[in-house]
Amino acid sequence: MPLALYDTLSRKVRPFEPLREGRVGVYVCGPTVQSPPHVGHVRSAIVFDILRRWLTATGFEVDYVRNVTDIDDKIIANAAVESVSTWALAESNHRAFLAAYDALGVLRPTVEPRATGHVPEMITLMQLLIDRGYAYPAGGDVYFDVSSFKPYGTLSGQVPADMRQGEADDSHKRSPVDFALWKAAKPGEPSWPTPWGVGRPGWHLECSAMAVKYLGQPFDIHGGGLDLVFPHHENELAQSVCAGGADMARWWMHHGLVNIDGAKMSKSLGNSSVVADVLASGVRPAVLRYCLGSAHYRSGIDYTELTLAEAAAAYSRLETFVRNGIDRLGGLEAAQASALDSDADEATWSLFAAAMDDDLGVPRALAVLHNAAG
RNA sequence: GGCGGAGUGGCCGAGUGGCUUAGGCAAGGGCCUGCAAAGCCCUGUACGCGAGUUCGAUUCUCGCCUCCGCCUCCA
Repeated sequence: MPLALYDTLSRKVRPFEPLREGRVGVYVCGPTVQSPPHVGHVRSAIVFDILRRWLTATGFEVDYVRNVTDIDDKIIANAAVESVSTWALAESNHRAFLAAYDALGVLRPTVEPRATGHVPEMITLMQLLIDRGYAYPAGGDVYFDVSSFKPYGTLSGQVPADMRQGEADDSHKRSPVDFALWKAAKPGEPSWPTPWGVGRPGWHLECSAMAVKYLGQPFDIHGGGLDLVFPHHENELAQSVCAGGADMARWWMHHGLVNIDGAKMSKSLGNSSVVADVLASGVRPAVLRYCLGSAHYRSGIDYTELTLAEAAAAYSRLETFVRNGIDRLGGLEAAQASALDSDADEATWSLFAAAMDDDLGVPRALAVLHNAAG
């Protein structure tokens, strides 16, 4: 059975086929580096690390792009509070993210582009959208005209007319559902010159610009958290399709969120566990990875002491199995050499592979492993 | 109000129109062991509620209840 993956846009699991023979382009929305990573951020990285590793194991060459949003409202606000430059704040938080990823065995991306390094590409993209009638400058901002793109809302299922209207804002939007591609800079904010004034990137635009630059259009897989489906991915899709005249991505993959006490873990809700604190408290990195990676990627995880303890128990069982196997066979090399020799091991492998090929069925794959261990 | 997802045995968590009804944790029994630990073996019959379809539903359909996510920055 070939690899099949769930696609949010078509709302079904489809057999996976890359656009280019043997090569897969993946773009994952990385963090906004406004503060150090919490457990939820790192689940995202682990989920897509598993995807990437499985694609590689399947025999594909993977171009894996994960961006860094290093300029946005909160970074500006937090930097002001700490009296440091936005650059310094973003840099130190980005390092914290990399340290957490490294500790948890998340492979480094092929490319890790930063938003602030891609302003020229964004300007080109905006100009294209304006020229084609999909966007308009207003008061130093640039907005996307949602009414110009009929399919708007197909990814998330949100229909502009049915959307709850937010508070009236003081922006220059023609319609409340329009969104900013570019924001005029307030005094003292970091800014870049554009044909429409001095300003800074909107969140959605940067991903469209970087994805097309590194992976072309369309590319194979676009990933992110479930909370990014709307508005972020919906808006990216609109921008890229309108500017590029082609689909943006063939698969849109979204993972479930980490919950604490029944609510989403989130910096803004004040219920987040910072990864560095968790590891400092004595939780082994491998156990945290197991805890966050062993659930199916599309389901939510309740993150509790108990969840962590169970992960620790399950993980050490597997660990013991591996260690015993190595002992019995007289060393790692012997273990590797004979790993796939027997029929039993081949059967285990094919069950494992079948589980993984079915939309990354990690829970079933782990059950196969536990069975083999037992 | 709109869109989407979920409710499984003490707990976590897969899966399926019936057949041998994952896996883990915890629990009970046993093996092994000088004791203990570790390890190994065995046991445990569950699918939110109410209808419907069916020879048969936890699995499909409809309704209901509860919970979660998104509609505002968010992995």
